[in-house]
Amino acid sequence: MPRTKKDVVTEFRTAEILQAACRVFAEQGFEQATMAEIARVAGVAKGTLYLYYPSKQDMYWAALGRSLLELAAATRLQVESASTAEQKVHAFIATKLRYFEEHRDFFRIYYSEVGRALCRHGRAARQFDDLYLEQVKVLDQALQHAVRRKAIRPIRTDAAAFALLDLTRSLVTQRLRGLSRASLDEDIEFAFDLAWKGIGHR
Amino acid sequence: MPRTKKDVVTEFRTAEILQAACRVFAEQGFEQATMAEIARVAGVAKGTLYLYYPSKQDMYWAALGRSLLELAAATRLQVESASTAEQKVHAFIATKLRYFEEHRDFFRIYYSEVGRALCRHGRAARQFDDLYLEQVKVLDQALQHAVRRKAIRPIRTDAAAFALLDLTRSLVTQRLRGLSRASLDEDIEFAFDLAWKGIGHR
DNA sequence: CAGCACAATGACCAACGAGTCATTATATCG
DNA sequence: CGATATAATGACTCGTTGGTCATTGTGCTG
Repeated sequence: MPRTKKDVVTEFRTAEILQAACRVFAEQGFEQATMAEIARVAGVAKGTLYLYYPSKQDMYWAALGRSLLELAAATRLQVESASTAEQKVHAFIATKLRYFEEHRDFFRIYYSEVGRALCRHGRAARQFDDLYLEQVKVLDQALQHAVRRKAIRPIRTDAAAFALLDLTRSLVTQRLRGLSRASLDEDIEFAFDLAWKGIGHR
Repeated sequence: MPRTKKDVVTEFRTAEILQAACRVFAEQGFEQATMAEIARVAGVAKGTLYLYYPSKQDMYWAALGRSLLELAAATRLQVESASTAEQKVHAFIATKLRYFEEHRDFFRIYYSEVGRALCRHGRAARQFDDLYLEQVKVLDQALQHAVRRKAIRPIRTDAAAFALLDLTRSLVTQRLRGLSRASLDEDIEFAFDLAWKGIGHR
């Protein structure tokens, strides 16, 4: 029998704390963020945090992981359900831009995590990396297929996939920094246009 | 009268320590790097570091700034001395890829610093940001000129410049992570090809 | 309402690391 | 060589912060 009352409250607190953590990690980065500050933002005492998450690291990975998996799943779904190569590339870019637009705090954490990929740090980072490379692979396979079908010119699809992921991130960054005055849809079309002409449609 | 003997030794020590700092900051990131570790790598005592740099921050910015200015200057020179838009874009990409290939530790620091651009942190970061945006501007102006001359199709040159900078970074990252088995020149041509077709030659 | 189980609290602790400075080593020069 | 100035050292200080836990608060149940 599920103890509904208790479970609901617990779930609520857990989410509430996670949201506060998201905010603080996004603003300060992992190292600069303090548990005291997260507690303050969440409106609870420091000790309470540890009733829901065993450590700062765990909290961080909880904040990052949830959205990361959601985004990865959405991207895979959208890309794989698109029929043509053109639509797949478009779906890849559009899904990510739209998701990040709606989850800005997540993007900041994601962005700073990417920045640390070149410094080695603990096992948990590998999990992030795996998911990151998996996203490249999704796009890579779509491109490989397109090359075989001669829908695009023959290029190094893996390198192109990696580049397109970074291109997408680039546009999101511009938006977040307030450097883009265009609408979201315009930015999506811009990125897609650049990408599609770049990899060479026929 | 320049006290040559003393000055030479001082200069040598300063450089030696800076190199060690570069190594450690590249491997660990700013936060994780400790002065003790830098001292160990440099082969001096911790206190000695403070005879040459007043603080960890200062040391970090010394390590980052020197190369950053050098790269910025080289890029500006190469881009401005190229005559056609095509050559300018090529020069931009090639200069950066070549420089980063030769200064991998610098790239790692640079890369992680870019990742923190979305979290606010002290005045000094603004200096980095200014230089970063200045690089975009160099490319932007070349693209604007090209658009006016109808050498490329009319696009948002600022967004394209930003994207090309990120595309370049993407290729360097792939090389550093060992994901590219191509030669440096091949990667340069690949990036240029993608970029040039993307922005649309005529 | 009394008693109880458990959630919340925040003072506290221990570890860590930036930065200091009294002491020691080294180089220069008369 | 001895005196003196300067460079190098590393044990130490002190503020910070992740994590703990004895105490306090809360709500449920009989």
